[in-house]
Amino acid sequence: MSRKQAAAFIQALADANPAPETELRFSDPFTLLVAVVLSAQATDASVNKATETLFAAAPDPAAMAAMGEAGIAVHIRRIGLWQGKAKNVAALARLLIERHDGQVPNDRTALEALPGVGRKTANVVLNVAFGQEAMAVDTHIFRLGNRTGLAPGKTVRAVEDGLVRRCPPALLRHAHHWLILHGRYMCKARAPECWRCVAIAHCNYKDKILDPGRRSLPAP
DNA sequence: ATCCCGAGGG
DNA sequence: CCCTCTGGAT
Repeated sequence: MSRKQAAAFIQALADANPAPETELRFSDPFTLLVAVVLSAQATDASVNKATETLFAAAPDPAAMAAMGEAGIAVHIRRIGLWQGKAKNVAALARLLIERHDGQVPNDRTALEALPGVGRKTANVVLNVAFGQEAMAVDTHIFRLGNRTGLAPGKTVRAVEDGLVRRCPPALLRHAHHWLILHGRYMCKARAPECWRCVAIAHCNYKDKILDPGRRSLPAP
């Protein structure tokens, strides 16, 4: 896929999605980081509910560290893997104070050294909170990148690099969010709904699936 | 039953 | 690369 085509693909997703302000529930690095850590293998709704009371009680690393593992657990008991996450978040808050003066670090090495923070979480924080050229690739984006030709690659790293290189800089900050939603709800693993895809005109997927009720793809 | 906007450990 | 951790939604 050409660079121009890739740009058009992502632009189509941008045009179809709400304003960035509405998709970012967490504006500061700390709450964003914790929310992403809690999101692992959990549904959005359950995480949103848990973070609402958690951040009301502890909006910053100092309060979170003071709250401790047991205190944090009270707020997140309804999301999966909550035991490990409570432990990680408590330690994470403590480490932010000990190592980084209570601030979320803006480099990959320091982020990934924090408990519960892997490559994907680090990339989200680097991109959204610090505006760096990083793209978070999960199973959805990996599949979408390869299937559509937007960012082919056998490894997560390759897909990450492809996206960073091909995404228009102005769209980089929110592109992974659009991509993951698109991959999750439209470009699905089993039954992609290509007939309602906003980017189908810029997609190289060879087996585009048409709505049984339609004879042709809609005009782009 | 299967999957989830993963990470850590073997 | 494999496995495990875990509750909720569909």
